[in-house]
Amino acid sequence: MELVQIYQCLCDRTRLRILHLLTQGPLCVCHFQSVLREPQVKVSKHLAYLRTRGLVHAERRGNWMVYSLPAKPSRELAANLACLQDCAAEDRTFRRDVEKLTVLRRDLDGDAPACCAKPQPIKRKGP
Amino acid sequence: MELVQIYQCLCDRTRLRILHLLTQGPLCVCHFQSVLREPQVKVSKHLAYLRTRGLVHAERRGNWMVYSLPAKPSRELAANLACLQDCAAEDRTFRRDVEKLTVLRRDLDGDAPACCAKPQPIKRKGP
DNA sequence: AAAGAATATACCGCAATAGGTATATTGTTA
DNA sequence: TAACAATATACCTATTGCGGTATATTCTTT
Repeated sequence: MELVQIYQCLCDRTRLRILHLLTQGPLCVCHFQSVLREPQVKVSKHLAYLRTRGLVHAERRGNWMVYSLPAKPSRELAANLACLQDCAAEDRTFRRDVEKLTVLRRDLDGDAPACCAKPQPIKRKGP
Repeated sequence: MELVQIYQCLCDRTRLRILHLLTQGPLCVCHFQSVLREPQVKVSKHLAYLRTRGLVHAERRGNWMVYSLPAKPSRELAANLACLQDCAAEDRTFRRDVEKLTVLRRDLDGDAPACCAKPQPIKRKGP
């Protein structure tokens, strides 16, 4: 994998946030949606971008797609992910992303099959 | 300086090579030209790209422009430059660039005012 | 002042990218 | 099998980036 390609993957805010979240462990698309507060299409396309370039790995789990960092990242990728984590540690957005993720996970504890679905408030039809 | 902007600067091969060379010390445009073997315009434009984003610093020296890394790089920039050096250490192109630079400097030893001009072979008009 | 050297910029065309809307795909559930 | 849920893709548009040619700028030297 070319070093430049790694940087090309890193040069977008959304992708940076995605990769940073992934350093916390595997996540499915809806996780990104709710943490980043970005539309599904946007998230999905950035994930595709990263996937086609080998920066992330995708695996289907029923209806959900679970994304993760490669099991054995190249030296270059590993180095840059470490660097990213280092830089992100002092950045508001990145830190808040992780916090949101933590909360999300706590709320979903045990709700595995529902993935991101928060305990649904009662739904009613419109008036 | 935004982290993303740093990555945007890093996501081009030529700029990567430029930055990597600069970790060896300040250089003027003609140095880059002859080490990278790229046309003046190309080098100059990439340097401008880096300069307007604060990744490099430029200073005039007579006819020459001397480029260097900022004296006090931000945490993020420092981290990424270190990472780049680390990655470059195992890459052919980057290593050869440094070798070329070393040779160039040896050849020019003492030729300060002429900057990059190699000891000119005798020039003749066409046949 | 004029010529020349080193470097920068303007402008152009093309390819790549980001984001949006609409729609397709794939698996699950009733 | 039909409806639904999660995700992906096609298509469109606007912007950006890269490389090239031609030209401008800024110093130096004569």
